[in-house]
Amino acid sequence: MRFATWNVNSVKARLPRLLDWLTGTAPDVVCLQETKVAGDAFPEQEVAALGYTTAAYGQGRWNGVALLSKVGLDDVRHGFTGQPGFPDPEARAISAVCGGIRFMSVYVPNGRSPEDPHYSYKLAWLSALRDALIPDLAAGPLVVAGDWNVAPDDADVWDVSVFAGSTHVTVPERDALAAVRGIGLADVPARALKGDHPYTYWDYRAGMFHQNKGMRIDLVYASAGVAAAVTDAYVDRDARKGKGPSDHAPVVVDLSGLPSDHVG
DNA sequence: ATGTCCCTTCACAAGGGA
Repeated sequence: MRFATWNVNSVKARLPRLLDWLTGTAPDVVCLQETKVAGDAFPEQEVAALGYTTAAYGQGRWNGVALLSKVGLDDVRHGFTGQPGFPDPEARAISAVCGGIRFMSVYVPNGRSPEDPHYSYKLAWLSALRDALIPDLAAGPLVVAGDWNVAPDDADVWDVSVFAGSTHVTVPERDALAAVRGIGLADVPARALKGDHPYTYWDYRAGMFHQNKGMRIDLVYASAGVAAAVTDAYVDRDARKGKGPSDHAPVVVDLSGLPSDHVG
């Protein structure tokens, strides 16, 4: 099985590139973030023509997550138990069982700045996610993938000194992310296709991509059996090149056979 | 570290968010 996660920064604006990428990469399951469309406005027919079933959870202008699958899409859930709002619920998580694995696509709140109410919202959101994942992990193989808006380590940004006083690198954010892993999820490290840094996001501004001033914030967390079945994982930086890219690159993961924690 | 992109609206320009 091949699966992927990608923050597309508007599925409407990215549709031609998304369809090309699906055709060329041929993942079985895709976790999408920042689709920026209401659920019923997702281009389901276009991806169905490539063999994908869609589950989309959107709210229009902002946020929006979706799952695409060629291997089934069962027990779809929008959001998670205890998910905080800002103040209302936001379309930031969707999960379903595909090919015997529960996949959750997550778009973690940005936080804006450590003094902003959005930052405490981000921490509360991650804490509630951790709690909600415990029963999902007990139920069987699990993949939680998406845009976490946290760089787990100093090496995950091009220059940590630039981020002094900023979100994405603070201790509470990193602790909240570590707490999610702490329930028994493993980080699936993705290799870079070029250079030493598997960054997944580069700001559109100031030629950041071409200077490789990026961040590793799109992460794949997996249950032990899924992690043990990984044969390869890479950041597809080629998808960040050229005209009209998203500011994020996809992360692609290959699995050999069924995960050893497969049940049923 | 602020050089872009995307979305929306008291819409054809400006603001918000990332």
